[in-house]
Amino acid sequence: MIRTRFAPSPTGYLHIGGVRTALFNWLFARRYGGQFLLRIDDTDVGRNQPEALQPILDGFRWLGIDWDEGPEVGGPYGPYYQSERLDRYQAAVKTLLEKGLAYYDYATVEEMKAEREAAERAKRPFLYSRRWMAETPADRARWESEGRKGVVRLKMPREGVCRFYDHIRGDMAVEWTHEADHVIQRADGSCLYNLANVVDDHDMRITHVIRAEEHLSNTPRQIFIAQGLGYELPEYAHVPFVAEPGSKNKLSKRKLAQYLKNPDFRQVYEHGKAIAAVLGLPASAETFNPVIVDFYRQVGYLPDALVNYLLLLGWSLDDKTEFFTRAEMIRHFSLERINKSAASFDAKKLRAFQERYMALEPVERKTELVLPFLQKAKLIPRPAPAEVVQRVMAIVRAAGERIKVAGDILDYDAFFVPTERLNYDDKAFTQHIRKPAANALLRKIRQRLETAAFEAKALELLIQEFAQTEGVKLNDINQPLRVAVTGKAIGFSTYETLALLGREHCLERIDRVLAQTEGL
RNA sequence: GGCCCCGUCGUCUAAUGGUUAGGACACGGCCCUUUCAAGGCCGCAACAGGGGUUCGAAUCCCCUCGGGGUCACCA
Repeated sequence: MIRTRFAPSPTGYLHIGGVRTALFNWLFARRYGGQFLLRIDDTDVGRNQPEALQPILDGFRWLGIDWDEGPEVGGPYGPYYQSERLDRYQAAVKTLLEKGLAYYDYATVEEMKAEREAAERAKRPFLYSRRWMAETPADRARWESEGRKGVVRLKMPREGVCRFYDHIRGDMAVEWTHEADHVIQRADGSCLYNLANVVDDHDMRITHVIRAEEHLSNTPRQIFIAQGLGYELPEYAHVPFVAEPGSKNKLSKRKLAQYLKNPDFRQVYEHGKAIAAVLGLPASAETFNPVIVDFYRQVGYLPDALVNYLLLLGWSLDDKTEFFTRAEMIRHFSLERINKSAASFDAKKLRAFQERYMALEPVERKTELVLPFLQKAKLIPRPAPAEVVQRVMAIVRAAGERIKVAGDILDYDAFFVPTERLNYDDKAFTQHIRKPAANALLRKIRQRLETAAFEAKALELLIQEFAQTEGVKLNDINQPLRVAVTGKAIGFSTYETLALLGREHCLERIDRVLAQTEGL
């Protein structure tokens, strides 16, 4: 039975890079009918609060990445919070101590630092002198009586080579002497990541450790611990991290300002921000950031689009397949086809996937996706009455592929606000309405609309005929009309717009702009 | 700096000794068109460099250069 895991720290948000690693773990487990679990890496602090975990769990659920064991679902190998597993770690430390694979050490932080710096000055690799390694209980007692605090360090081999196989990197070999005597237990008895991780992976029967490349250099010391504890080693696969737009640095949520210099990244961000502004969502970099998964949920992306994009960020099936259903991803996923080098995050390409996915959704589904956005913007009531849903569906149908993310429905607010609250885009107004010719044409077409049938096809014929008799281009009448009734120079078909709005609203709005441009 | 990893169009990638180095996103042009999208067609654009091995190298070997990760009582 294949078992993989993802071990997030409860930081309050789900990072794009983390999610991709989790996705690879999930796919690999599902591919072989195995299990995927979530374990919470909260060894570090007491400040871990449930509210910092919730967004992460919500994010996974939204993406459809489910876990067989872990928070909220339990499982036979719990607890799944490292903060609740201290006894296991301490037992492991005891074993390592007994086997002579670890030792109590009484060096102060300053003393260690001094040794490190001395080595640096001498331009030789740092290797701890083990000056304060307690070899006997008497040593411990003596140093403790001096007021020193003892930590437990790994007693790493100082000769030989650590060899292991990595499913992505191939055969690895690292000299043991390059591994420092890392601390595994603090003076207060709490334990550190490298130890906890190994113990948990073993206790939870993890067979394949698929994690970010930055952990590659932790692997020898973890192997040392695992072997010391008599564990069977898991298989390893170190996936390259997700890099910044246009660079090879690791993607970080703290560098939003820098990424915004990238035009593609900026465009995606600004688009989302405009939607957030209408919804009144807070837009701090902490929560509203294209590096964070929740950004896409808030703006109305489809989880399948995000997952598909992430899948292809560092993995590919062949030279042509771009679109994968979940079932297809699961069927085809393999560690061997993960790339070795870091892949830059390209928000624009993610958006392209989103557009393709959205275009595939039937109108009914798009309508469902869009309703909550209209409700959050207080443009329609919650719950929405049937006739409102029908109306929204008609608008969604008319908008077609212009709705690229669910939040784009907010571009069509003109259909939901009363005439007096309709906002006119300044530029559109100046260009298409505030002109004597436009005023005259609007006045004339208004008359025709009074008696016209408000149906798209009929309106199209009417306006075409009107333009011809007036001797003007279709554009000369369509644009003023569109701006008059929607406030914007862009949108779907003018004829459909008028029809959907209805005679009453259209006349009202035309009257409003006529009044404003009187006497030009 | 030590150790480790990586290096094909701007970006994501295909190619596993023999291809005019393919596709996608982005970008540019044209067409379509009542605006805006969408769509159609065309185009721009890469094997980091140098040595080998070989009849033949993006692919194998070596060196150089470049980029990144890691060197915590963080995870």
